[in-house]
Amino acid sequence: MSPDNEQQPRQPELPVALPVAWSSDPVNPQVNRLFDSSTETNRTSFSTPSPAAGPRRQVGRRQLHRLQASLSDRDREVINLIAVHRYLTTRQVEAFCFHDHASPVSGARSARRVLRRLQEQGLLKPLERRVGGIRAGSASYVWQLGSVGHRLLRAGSNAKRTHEPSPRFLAHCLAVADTHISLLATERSGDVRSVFVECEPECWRPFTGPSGERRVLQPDLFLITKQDSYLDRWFIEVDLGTESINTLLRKCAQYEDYRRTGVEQSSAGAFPLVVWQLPTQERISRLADAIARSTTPLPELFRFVLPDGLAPLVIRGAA
DNA sequence: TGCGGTACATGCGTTTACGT
DNA sequence: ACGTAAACGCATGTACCGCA
Repeated sequence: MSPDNEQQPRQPELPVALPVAWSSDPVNPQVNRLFDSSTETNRTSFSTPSPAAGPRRQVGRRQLHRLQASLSDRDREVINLIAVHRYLTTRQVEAFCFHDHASPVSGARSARRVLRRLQEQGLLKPLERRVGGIRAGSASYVWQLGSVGHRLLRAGSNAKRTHEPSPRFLAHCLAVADTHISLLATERSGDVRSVFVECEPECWRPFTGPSGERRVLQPDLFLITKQDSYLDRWFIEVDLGTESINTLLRKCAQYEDYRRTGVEQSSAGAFPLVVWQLPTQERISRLADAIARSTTPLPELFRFVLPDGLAPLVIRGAA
């Protein structure tokens, strides 16, 4: 352990560089960067149509600008989170933005009300593939950006056409979001002093491969935690058991290739730990064995956890 | 006028107990 | 062992009130 004023890394290889912003921000600085922060309103004054009216069909440039100015900070946060994660369930939106209400029930109710309003404004739209009936059911809505939401984030350019994702892709997006939420929960609980989370594609790392080819390392999340006077940096990979072990091993080799470029070490002082979040202990053993048998990736580069093991690992630190 | 909060209703999926 | 129905859990809806 080192004195606080030195901000020294926990390991010799760990970095000293501070992130762009810490998560004293409600959720994620990356999220807020998506929006033009020139608007200051904190309350929504845009008149919402009746539920029967449905989403607005045509929104002109002026109307778009007015809509943007009318959004509260929390509205922007919801929209940006859904943009960053691509898909979020109502429950996840609740966990991100409506966690500080008087009761969980009130938070849930408020979340549904806000999501409904943003849907009516065309900013969000729920996926059609929803388990349950028209009125209620056993699964949350899954939300994605609506056409107006896409235009808003792309500074008025044409809306991106959305389509139903494959169940596998959707499950992965939602699992990554769950991981993000669990990491923020460790900060809210006080177990970690500060958590900075970077999502795709901000956390991607373009690099030049061993043969000079252009490659991109694509972690699911990049994380910096601050504990006492130490900074720990982590790449997070979320696996749902849908990929072959060979595919995971190739990804591990890619981390090793990226590590050998030295880019991360020169910019931040050390290479982050790579954490594989895997669904079963059996799969952890298989991947760990495969890495141990392989000659390419350094085994000490990786940690393996079950879904409920990530937060304890982050709290313990990378040492 | 919009938001926050509460109470209660609704309807679907899942679980469990029971009869065959 | 299997099929069925009731009980339960859950997410969401409506309605209403108070507050800023």
